[in-house]
Amino acid sequence: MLDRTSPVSIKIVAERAGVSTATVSNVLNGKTSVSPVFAERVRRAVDDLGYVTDSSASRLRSGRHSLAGVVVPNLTNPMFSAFVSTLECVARQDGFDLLVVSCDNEAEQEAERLRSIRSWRPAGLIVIPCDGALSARLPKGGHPRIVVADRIPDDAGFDLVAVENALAAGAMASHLAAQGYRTCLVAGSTLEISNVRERWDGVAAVAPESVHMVECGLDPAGIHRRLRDRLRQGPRPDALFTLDHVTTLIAYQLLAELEISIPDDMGFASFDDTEWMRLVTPPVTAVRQPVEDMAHAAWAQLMRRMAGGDGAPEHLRLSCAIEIRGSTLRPKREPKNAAA
Amino acid sequence: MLDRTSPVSIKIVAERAGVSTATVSNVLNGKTSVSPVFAERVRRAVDDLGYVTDSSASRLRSGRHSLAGVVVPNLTNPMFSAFVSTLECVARQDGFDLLVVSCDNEAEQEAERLRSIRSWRPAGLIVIPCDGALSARLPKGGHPRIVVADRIPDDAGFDLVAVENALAAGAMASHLAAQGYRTCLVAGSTLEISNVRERWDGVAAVAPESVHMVECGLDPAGIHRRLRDRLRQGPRPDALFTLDHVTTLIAYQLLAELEISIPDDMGFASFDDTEWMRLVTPPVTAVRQPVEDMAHAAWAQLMRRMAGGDGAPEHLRLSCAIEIRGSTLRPKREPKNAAA
DNA sequence: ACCTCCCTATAAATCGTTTTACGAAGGCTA
DNA sequence: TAGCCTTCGTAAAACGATTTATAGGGAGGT
Repeated sequence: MLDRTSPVSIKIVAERAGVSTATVSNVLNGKTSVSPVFAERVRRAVDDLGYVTDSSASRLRSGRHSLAGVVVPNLTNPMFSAFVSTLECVARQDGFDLLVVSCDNEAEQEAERLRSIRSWRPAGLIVIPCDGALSARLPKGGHPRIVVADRIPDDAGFDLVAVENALAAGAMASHLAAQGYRTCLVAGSTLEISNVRERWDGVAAVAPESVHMVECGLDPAGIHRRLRDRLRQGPRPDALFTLDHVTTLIAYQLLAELEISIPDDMGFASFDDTEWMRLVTPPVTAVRQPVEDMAHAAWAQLMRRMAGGDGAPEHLRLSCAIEIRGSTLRPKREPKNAAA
Repeated sequence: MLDRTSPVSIKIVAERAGVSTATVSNVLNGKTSVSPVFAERVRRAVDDLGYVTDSSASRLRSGRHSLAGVVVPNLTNPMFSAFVSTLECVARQDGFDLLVVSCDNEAEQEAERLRSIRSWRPAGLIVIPCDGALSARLPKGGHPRIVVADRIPDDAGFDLVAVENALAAGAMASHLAAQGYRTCLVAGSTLEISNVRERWDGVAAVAPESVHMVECGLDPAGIHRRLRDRLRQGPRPDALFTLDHVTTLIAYQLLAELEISIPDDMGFASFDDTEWMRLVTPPVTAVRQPVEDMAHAAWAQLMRRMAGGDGAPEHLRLSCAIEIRGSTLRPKREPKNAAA
């Protein structure tokens, strides 16, 4: 792809204004003082030509960056798109543009994305890693500045902003127990994702006996099949608690398909609160993660590092709210198939 | 922000491999042939140091770009995030990274975003403009390569990929009429957005007498208030057709709030199909836009231009599907308040 | 009148890369 | 052995910007 679209460089501007390129640079960056007459001439030339500084050339020489990178597992998950959206907004306020890539939840792609994003020499990276092995996908000696968000890498050497997964999941388990749900099936994509693992641990810590976990995988068809098989075989649990958004979506449809009514036949709760959960009947009880806060915190931490902050890695955990809605409000009467 | 993180340049690699920088470049880009011995030495040095080419320096010298820009009204709207997600995926296959910015539906921000994105000298831009005046926000002489998507700018000089708004909206109006809905209220954000305008025109063309339009604006609180006032005053329409996702969401909640039951008291249909519309009861009839196709087409067109395609601007319109669901299936009995 | 000092504009160096032009070395023919 | 062609590595220039060092010119002091 040859560039024929942007022939307007600082040299052209300088020529048109009848000054040197250094003077143009000084006018635009306000480093050295420039006489009002020259400054005005330069400004007019800039306006006339619609000139904007070439950021990469500028970075190359000055070493001052105005680009940051974001790596997320995917962009269609509303969790992640909200994260990116918030990030984009707050980064811009600090004068940064954002290079956004998604890795489709695949380690291999993540490695390649990280490589290609590093090639732009961003001032820093914010990464929601697709698994724990993030550090294996970075150059051995001296990473770029990185803040990890949402999912916990095996390597504790990164700055980290995540949520209190175990606490929130435990609280949800308590709520279910308090509502009289005795047997609870917990469904999530895979325990290899730290979030799912921590959430399951949180549930298991609260209710060690009556809960079971089913790992459904990442692709929709597989989730549907595994969950359906699990619900058909053996005694039906009193409640279903799904640990991530994709699983929640498919589980909800599956319950309708199997004509299991919520909350009469089965209680239903979800980690990750999205707007449709308020719209369905009954509305779905969910753990609401502070996604925006997470984005703010991650960016703030990255800015601190970029400003030269050099201390030990910081690990921040934000707490979640539990939105109790109709899907877990157990009817007073005993359910039809209790202890079946 | 000073760069202290990436001291590994091609010069360091050359030194370690005991060759010149030109040779390193030749090995990496495969332009000129390099002897196997030297090539291997270089590759080892590259691996050891974790070197990746500085894309901006490379672009600066070679004029070959591997960056494209995307400007969208916002990222939280699932329509737009799906668009960006698809685009990111397909652009990557052609070796491009994506600079993503959102303008919060504000013209002023759009102008600033366009400026800052141009500073990266992208090979091309894909823009969903927030209003019709896009060309006023670009430099007078010679734009960067741009493909406009989804919304129609006043200036017909852009390549364009959008959907058959009027046709689809008209088809929906016909469906409503066929179901026996006689009076229909049409609600959308504002007629200043071309999509809303075209959709409304499409409805009006089919059913010129019994339809009315209400413009609700862009902010949630305003939409809720205006729509509520409109529904309270005067005779209640048989059906409500909302023209964009935000309005749909708020309208749906409002109907529940006003205890208007769907489809008995009122039919309900939406432009923009999102996943929750299948999950609620009754499920919501909606026009499904081919967002992924739109992204594919926009990128393909941009690639064509980047490859030197120089013809007249191309305007492509994709057709939409209508997903008929329970919310517009009128019960056989006469509705309670017919012709009230 | 001369010297000094500040103010401001510019020439030139530089960032990391690609490319062009050159030159060295080796193999071939006559 | 001289001459020529091919192969392959390197020095140096260039891309568009910023920065450092330098120079010119006017003002002010003695």
